[in-house]
Amino acid sequence: MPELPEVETTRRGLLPHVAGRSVEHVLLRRPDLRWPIPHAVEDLLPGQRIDAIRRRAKYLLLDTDAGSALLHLGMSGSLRVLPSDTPVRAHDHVDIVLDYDRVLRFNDPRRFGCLLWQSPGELHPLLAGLGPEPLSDDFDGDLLFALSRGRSAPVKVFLMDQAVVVGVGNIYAAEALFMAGISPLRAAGKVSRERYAALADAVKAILAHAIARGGTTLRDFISPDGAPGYFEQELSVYGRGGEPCRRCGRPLKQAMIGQRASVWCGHCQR
DNA sequence: AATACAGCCTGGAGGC
DNA sequence: TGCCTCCAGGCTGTAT
Repeated sequence: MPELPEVETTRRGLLPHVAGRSVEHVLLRRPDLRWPIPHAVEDLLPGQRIDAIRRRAKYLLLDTDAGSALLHLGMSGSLRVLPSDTPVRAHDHVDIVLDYDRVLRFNDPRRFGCLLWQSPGELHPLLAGLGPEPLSDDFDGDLLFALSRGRSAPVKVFLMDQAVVVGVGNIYAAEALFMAGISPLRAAGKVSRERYAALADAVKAILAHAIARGGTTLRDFISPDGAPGYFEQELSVYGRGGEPCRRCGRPLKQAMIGQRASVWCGHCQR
């Protein structure tokens, strides 16, 4: 599932094939993903040159003079640059046909993703109110400490709040808390400044590592079956409930926290 | 303001 | 083998 590292990997993979190219036309096979695709995408994008591809949180923006296409991959979406005559497969919902023999194709079986439009000079409502990028200097332990005072929600829920910091999904929240030795159940407001410093460092280290791993498959991006490849990275806790902790050997605990499956070590994480 | 949680959607896993 | 239920996931909208 696309977390921030995979979205960033997608951005880097698309860049050399899409940036500087123009859109010939847009083909919507399915007009509704999570939300209806606005007419602006079909009406305004054709003829425009894609000047840049940006990422904000887990959103991708294709910038043109007329505005920006705003994409989210949801949990099952993928974007590929393919030869224009590539046969359509199930769940290929949108084609952005480029001005050479390539098409940018959006596939999303579960349709949790979206394709929206942001006019020049505007900030789309979905992007307003987002917290800082986790890999930027704006994100650190002091920020987590300040925002968490007085909050009783579990620290894992707090860390996954996109108003606090963006891009930390269920997998990386679990992994970062393990690395920092913090129980996911602990009230956010009860975690010390020192431990938040360790947590912020863990988030940065894990995301940076995952992006580096995703980068190894960039060259496959144009091939029809080139799959993003950081899945095989070794996870310490996610998906390992009941299995031995890699640090102390005790069985890992598993429970639902904030409606999300959560795994942690009751001994190493306090 | 903070918290809780249903709902969106589909495919895969597991039970029978 | 097929049918059923459950689960996964990010994020929004509504209720408390």
